[in-house]
Amino acid sequence: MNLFADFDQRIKNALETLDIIKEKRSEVDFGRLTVEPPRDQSHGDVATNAAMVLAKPLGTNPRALADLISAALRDDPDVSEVSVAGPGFINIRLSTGYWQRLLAVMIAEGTDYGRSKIGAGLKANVEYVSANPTGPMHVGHCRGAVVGDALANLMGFAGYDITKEYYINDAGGQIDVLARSVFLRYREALGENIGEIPAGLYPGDYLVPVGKALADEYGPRLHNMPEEDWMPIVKDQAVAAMMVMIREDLNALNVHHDVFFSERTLHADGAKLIRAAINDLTFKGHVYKGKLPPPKGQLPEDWEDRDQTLFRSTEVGDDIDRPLIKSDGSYTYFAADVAYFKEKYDRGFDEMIYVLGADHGGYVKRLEAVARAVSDGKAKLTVLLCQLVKLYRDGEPVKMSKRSGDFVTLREVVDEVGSDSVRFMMLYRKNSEPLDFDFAKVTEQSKDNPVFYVQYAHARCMSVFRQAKDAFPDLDVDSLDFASTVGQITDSNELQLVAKLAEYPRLIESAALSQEPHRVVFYLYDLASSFHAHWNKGKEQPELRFVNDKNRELSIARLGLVRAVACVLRSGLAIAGTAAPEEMR
RNA sequence: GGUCCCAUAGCUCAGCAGGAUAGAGCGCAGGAUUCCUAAUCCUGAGGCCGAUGGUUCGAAUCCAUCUGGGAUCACCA
Repeated sequence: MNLFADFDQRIKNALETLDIIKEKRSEVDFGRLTVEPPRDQSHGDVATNAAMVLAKPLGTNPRALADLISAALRDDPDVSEVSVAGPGFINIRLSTGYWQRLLAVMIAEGTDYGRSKIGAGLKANVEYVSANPTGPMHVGHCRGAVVGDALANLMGFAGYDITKEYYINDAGGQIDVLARSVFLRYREALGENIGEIPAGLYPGDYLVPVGKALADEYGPRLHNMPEEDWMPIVKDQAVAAMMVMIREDLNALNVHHDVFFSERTLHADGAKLIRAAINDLTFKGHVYKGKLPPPKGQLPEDWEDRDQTLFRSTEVGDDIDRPLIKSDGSYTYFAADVAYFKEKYDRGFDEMIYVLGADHGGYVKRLEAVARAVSDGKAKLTVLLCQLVKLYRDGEPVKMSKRSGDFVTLREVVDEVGSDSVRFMMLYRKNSEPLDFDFAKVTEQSKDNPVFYVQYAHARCMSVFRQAKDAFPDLDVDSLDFASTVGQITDSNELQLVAKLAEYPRLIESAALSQEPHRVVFYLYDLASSFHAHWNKGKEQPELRFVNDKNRELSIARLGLVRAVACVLRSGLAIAGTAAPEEMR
């Protein structure tokens, strides 16, 4: 039930009854007509630009047309007042009865209230995290993980058919490095003194148990093999071990993917899938052999001018053509990416979403080029870039250096502040905006901490129900007939709270369409704020309190309101992937 | 040099799919409150929406150029 969709229809129906419209029906288009909440609540509950948009094609002026439309709208029994303002806005005020019935619907729909079909079952693939399986996840992965996960939840709620996917970069040079690093740890486990870890290998202690496991399983056998023989064995074990670790980290952050897709799948069988993808592009005329111009600005010292197999991505929107095959004959990472996109497209996805860090901004155009070339422009590809996160501890920036291995892991952050706080704060900013994350602030138990503030609102709702049980011991709160009591909701503050809840379905749709999960979190904060404000009024005016042991029916009606608030909070918190606690301790 | 992102109150940021008098939190100023519906509350001041053009009935929002800040820029993944 979406109030604005409801009135969108009602206004269109009203328009159809007007003679001026009937006469020129074929010439007028309702496409630009909007129905939305007015900026200022004092204007009304629903506003439409209908008169301003339609005046011109109808050959009249907006104010005159607005008067005609208003007259038609006044016939609607749910409309209590219609006014024309400014250049021709039509402001509609709804009857109390309408709000009350709307509340009853919200309660009945529960946590499904706000669910939308706007995605129309479109198959969308959200790829996010995709951290290299060479070590534990570090804090830099946090934001993309949370944004991707919440976006997928949001789009799922808005009616898309969503697959959450993780691309395992388990091919290429870095995995060789990983395997060599593990092999060293294996030798160490066999009793050898390996000394300092040489530069160029991964020094982290997390590889020690992997080496030990190999020693336990194979004894000295690997040690006696040539590298080409032990390499595949060690690679498999190492990648598997890293992925176990990464999945544990993701679980700790409440991130759960549907599909883990291995890059090695693309390289299997003599790189069958990559070759197929390149052949496909070649067939479509997107591949040629040629030279790439050297990069503008400073020329790299080791620049080689040579023929390469190139993807003519400039013809599909890229700035420069991209190599598919390296000088040693192996495939570039980009070639695998082409194959991966094709694989997803062949799996039937209409839209691929990539959640990447801002440092991958330069990659966007070539991915879009891939989408155009592979799908002939039929598949949609969008990239969400997350700006960097800066960590602060008590106002001081936390220094990190990759080289020394001195980085903060995702796990450390989650263990210290909790996944709810991490997730909420990662969403409490537009993804295109850099983010400061202060350890002290996000764990603070006060209204200054938005995580706490929103969760506390939900806990308060639950607390109302506990109080209701004390006041009315015989009350079965799980089977109350709210619908017959909503007529008791007449206080203007209560009705405003209902109006706030009425914004939720529209918010879900616009957030999903614009792929901006942060909007949900901001809305939650707003809703929590309205709820807390109303609660506080109960201090000064006890008659406004939700539970009134002298008036059972009124209390039930208000419990209905509280339930509706709690459901929306729970629904939004679920999209964010954070808990809706029963109480705060 | 190319490309992408950003610029809104003193600070940190929202601003929904162009709409009316641009919002919140912190901070600041004033006031209330010791209550138990806990981890305060209410009110107020504060703005050239980076600049200039354009589209539009109407622009913080869309387009172009410029200024300032960040990211990135063959053969890595």
